[in-house]
Amino acid sequence: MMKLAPPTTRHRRKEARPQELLDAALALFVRKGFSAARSEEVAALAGVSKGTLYLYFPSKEELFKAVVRRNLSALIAEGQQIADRFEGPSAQLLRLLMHTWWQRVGSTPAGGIFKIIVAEVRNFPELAQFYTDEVVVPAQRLIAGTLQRGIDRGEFRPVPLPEATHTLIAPLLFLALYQHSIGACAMMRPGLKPEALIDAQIDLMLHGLSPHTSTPLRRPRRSRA
Amino acid sequence: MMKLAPPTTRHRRKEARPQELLDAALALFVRKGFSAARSEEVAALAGVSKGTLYLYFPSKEELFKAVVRRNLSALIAEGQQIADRFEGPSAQLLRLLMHTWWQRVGSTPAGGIFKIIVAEVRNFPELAQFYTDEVVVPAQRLIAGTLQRGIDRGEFRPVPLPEATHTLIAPLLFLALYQHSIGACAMMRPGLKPEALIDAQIDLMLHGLSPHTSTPLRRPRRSRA
Amino acid sequence: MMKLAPPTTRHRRKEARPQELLDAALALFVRKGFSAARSEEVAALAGVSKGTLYLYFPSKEELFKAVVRRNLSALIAEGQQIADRFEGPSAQLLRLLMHTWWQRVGSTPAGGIFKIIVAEVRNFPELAQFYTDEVVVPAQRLIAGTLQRGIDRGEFRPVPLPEATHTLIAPLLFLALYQHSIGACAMMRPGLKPEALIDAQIDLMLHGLSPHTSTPLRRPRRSRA
Amino acid sequence: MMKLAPPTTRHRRKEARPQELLDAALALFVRKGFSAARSEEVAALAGVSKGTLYLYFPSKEELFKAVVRRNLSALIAEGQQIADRFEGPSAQLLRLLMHTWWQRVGSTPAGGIFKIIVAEVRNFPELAQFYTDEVVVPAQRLIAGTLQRGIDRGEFRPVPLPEATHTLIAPLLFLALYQHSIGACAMMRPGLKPEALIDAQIDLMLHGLSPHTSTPLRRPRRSRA
DNA sequence: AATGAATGAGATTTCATTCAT
DNA sequence: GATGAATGAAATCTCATTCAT
Repeated sequence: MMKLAPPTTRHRRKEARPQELLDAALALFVRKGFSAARSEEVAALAGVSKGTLYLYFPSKEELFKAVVRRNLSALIAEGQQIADRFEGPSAQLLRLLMHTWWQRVGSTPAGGIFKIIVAEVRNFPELAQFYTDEVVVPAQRLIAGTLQRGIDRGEFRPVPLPEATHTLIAPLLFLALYQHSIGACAMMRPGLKPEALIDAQIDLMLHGLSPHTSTPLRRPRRSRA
Repeated sequence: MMKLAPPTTRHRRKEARPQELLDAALALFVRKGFSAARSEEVAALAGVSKGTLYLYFPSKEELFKAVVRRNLSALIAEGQQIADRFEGPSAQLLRLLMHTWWQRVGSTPAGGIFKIIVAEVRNFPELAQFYTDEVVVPAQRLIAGTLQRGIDRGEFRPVPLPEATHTLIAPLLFLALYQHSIGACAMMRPGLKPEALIDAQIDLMLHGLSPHTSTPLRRPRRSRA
Repeated sequence: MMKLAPPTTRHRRKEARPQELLDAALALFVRKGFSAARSEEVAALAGVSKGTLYLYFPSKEELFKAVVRRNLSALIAEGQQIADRFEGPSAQLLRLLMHTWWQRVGSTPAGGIFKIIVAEVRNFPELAQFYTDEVVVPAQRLIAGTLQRGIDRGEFRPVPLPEATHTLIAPLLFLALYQHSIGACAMMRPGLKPEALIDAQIDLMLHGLSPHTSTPLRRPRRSRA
Repeated sequence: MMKLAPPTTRHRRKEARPQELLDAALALFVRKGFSAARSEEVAALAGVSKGTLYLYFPSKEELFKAVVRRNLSALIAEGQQIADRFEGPSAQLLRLLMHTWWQRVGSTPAGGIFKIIVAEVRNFPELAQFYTDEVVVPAQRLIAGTLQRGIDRGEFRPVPLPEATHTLIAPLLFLALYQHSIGACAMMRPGLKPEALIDAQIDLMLHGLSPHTSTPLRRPRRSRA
């Protein structure tokens, strides 16, 4: 009776365990990498013993996959929904998508997953397929679609889609990667403000380096003359 | 008897050993990561036995550091020299630097070093300092300097240097990273042609997405004709 | 609420628990051996949870001993009673004892106990004494007594008792052993019919391989000449 | 030069290692069973460390199979050769085969393999096939062939071959089993003398329990005198 | 009495490193 | 210098057992 009654300690913990373990695993995998992170450390970070971890995940590898699924799969649909509903200018949509991504992924522990993927994917072939299907393809579709939208609406020049997509995505992912690798090792200069980077990047992408005037600028230097 | 017989081969090999071991280690570390690469495999790939490896490097960890140092130190000076000597338009210099980097680093095994750095730097803190000093700072100085050159010469708009630098560097490094991680796991779409990516990126960076002119610019280089 | 509702089922089960657990343990120990059988499997097979098993038996080891004791103790007296009451020819008594044993033990799960004993007795020294006292000695007494009875009544030759007893018992026990080990692994030829084996064995034991005539047959071949 | 020169300590050990490990494994597997015997104990008994064991056998299971192969495969052909060359009476051949088996197998550590097989074969299905092919079938063929030989030569009655074969083999195997299980647990009565058992069994098998002659035959062999 | 989440000792297996040859 | 047999610390994973509910 009264399902709302406060669950017992034991039960509350039971239900929270998987998430606690996934959080601990994410933190440790990001910090040390998949193989350097010991199962027992993950368990300890989640406040349980070694054996308990294996009550919830059958192997370290499955734990890793669960971390990826849990932290990335949810995010895929979101971006697409934002794009589908958006009605304003394409440049603004690009900016929105990037800021959203940074807030939801890049600036969170989940941003470290890209580092793990990069570091370990060659040793886990099935993960490569999973990650490509679940993350790479949808993300590219989203950005490429937005570019196409801008082109169709006359907002963007007809740039080559795959290359432009890569050029747009790379700086953000690279920043996430950086922050969880070299950037995490103190002593660095303060580094870029991600939000500022995004804005600057959007500006650069929209208007280019060349100081265009009212006349078409084909070759920047000569056009001034 | 006859130990004196074929001195050339033996001596040549002896002197070449360290480099052969470093090459083998680089290849294996890039392919499998630091901890998954077994010392014995490295030795085997270099054509020596396990014990011999330890005659040249006191531990796997030191071998790893030597690999990184060895393969990055060469890269530093080159770019700066190219920039210092260059006299043409800044956009062309950017393009030259990027193509050169791709030919000399991105498309070679050394391109995999960035993956190793990203994967392991947090477990080897002293590498972080080394890498920052030897690679990150000079590279940023090089690109930022080129941007500044363009701005000074009136070729580029006065964009914020750090952000623009990042935006220029990221896609190339990211491509290198990608090719040594997910991109190495078959079954992917053919992928981008790096050379084409560089050109498209330069075009995008110079002119932006927005159609400032009356005629769209698809192939900047051709637009000269 | 309604905890009082179905008392019959609950009470019946409660009293039957130990036996259900012993049966489950017997089945699993016979199938997998003592260490390969997991406690939880035993409990599950008995329809209870892991914890409940430990309410009835303080450890897996004690459970094992209880299984052996429980399933062997019943077997002892029966055979002796049959023998004590029997009035016909000794050969017929032997046959009766063997068939009875096969029906009651050899062909039932209890037949697998011998396999467990053989496999584990060295790791459970106290079982050895128990098994010797409770099974080996009475069984040998029973068979040896029957042989003696036959000899006394002039039905059998005066053979050496210990050896003849062994020779009579071994084939049946061995068959039981076989059926729970190699014989359980499919792909075998259909195998012996136990009942037929018993009859053939009795015939062999009674009349021997030699084609005896009216004259004593000491060395078969030469005796023909 | 001088391949006959005494090998170095290191080398001598290297070559002897596999056999030393197999012997240690056999002893321990027989004593404790497969799963209760720890890999480290096996290594220690062979005078090496845990790791060394894995230099020679890729897993405990493979070690186990190697033990079985090594100790049983050699025995197969021998018996058949003895039978093929034998020219005397079939009863004597049976006796010879049995005594030989006892000397070469039953009374040696290899006799304990049957216990291991019985105990573990259900958990190693491929072992069942191997053992059936390599041991069971050839052994049955050997004994059945000898019986047939006796029947053909008029030395034996035409008994049913499968059952008689089983009846002949079982007591010996059972004795081996017994000695490595209950029989190994001290405090037992002295037990049967295997050699005497074999003789008594042969006598029993040849002449049966029934007194066909006017004079009882207690000791067939002595009856010649 | 019954449950099953949690524990942690212990087993197998790997591999960086050593060192006798 | 070169080798590769040997080592043993360490990692993953299992499972008998406990105990809060």
